[in-house]
Amino acid sequence: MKLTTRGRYAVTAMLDLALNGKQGPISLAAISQRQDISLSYLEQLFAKLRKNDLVASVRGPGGGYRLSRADEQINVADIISAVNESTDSTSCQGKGDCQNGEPCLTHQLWNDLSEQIHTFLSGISLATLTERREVKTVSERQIKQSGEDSDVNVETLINAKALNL
Amino acid sequence: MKLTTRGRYAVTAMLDLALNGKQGPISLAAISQRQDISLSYLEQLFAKLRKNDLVASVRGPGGGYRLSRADEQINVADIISAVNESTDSTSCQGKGDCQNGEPCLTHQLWNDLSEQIHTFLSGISLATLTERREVKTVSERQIKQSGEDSDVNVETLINAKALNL
DNA sequence: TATTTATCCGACTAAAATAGTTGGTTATTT
DNA sequence: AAATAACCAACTATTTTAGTCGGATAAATA
Repeated sequence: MKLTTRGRYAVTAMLDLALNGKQGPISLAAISQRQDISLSYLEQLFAKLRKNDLVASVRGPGGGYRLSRADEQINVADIISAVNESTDSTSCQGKGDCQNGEPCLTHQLWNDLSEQIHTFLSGISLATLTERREVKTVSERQIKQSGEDSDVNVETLINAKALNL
Repeated sequence: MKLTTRGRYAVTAMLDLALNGKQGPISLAAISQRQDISLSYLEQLFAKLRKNDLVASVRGPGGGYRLSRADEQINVADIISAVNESTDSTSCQGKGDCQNGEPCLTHQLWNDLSEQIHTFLSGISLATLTERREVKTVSERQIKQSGEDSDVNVETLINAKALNL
């Protein structure tokens, strides 16, 4: 389980899809603009996401990508694993490549940890994250409405509308 | 919170210290041999670990490094943060660098996730990991002792001895 | 049917991070 | 005095990340 900006891009893009794609497919161009990720890089990431059946594509005008399953059925570990495929083979992983046995011990410890992180991230779905944000936005709005400077409030409401919250 | 092979090296080295350093300081040369990490790279990592007060050094012959605190007081998040210092500034992190507001939303979602991972890793100490392994080793030994091929058993016992388990 | 839109695809490139090398110095023990 | 091992900085090779370029293909629409 590797956790880099690459995975972050993928999760961000998938969150964008989860938030904006409820009425139909979303083009990568739109995600590119909103999230400030280059179109071609998104193409590369979505090729992997598609191969791993996390998104489905619709070609032609009005086309784009949609989640292949519901919010709740796609977790963060899935997404990160998908875009990181092919880049691991961390020397001896649980097998027997070590000479004196001792390396295997700490390697095993790392693998345990890695597994724990994977399990942890498997428990966080796109729905988890979007709902979390929804609650926060609503509560912020409620706080703001009970009298503060309304500048930020307006922005929050615009965001909420644009994201179908 | 970034999770790469760099952090893995650091955690592995610290686990080696936790397992082997109970009687005195351990040289980087020893860790280098056991964990198959280049000495100079270890030096770089330990410079950061030392700056973050996770290890203390003893110079001269018989010297080396020891944990600056007990097993239980050093967690995985500490270690990974220490060696990854200076390499982040993930565009807009919770502040207000975004133009249209929408990027901020998913960025915030990612930050939430990152925070969750950090909290999770903060809960895993070196002691947690070594105990986990200790339990496993013991249980494996017990299973093996109730009659199996003794080859693996002997190896397990050698490892256990070398690691002060 | 021609045009536009957008996925799909591969090869290439720039920049950054990772990992390791080299060649020292300093402190400490024996 | 010699040996050990931390400390340190600058340099290099490799890999990964991120992005570019130039297309081809599929589908909607005018």
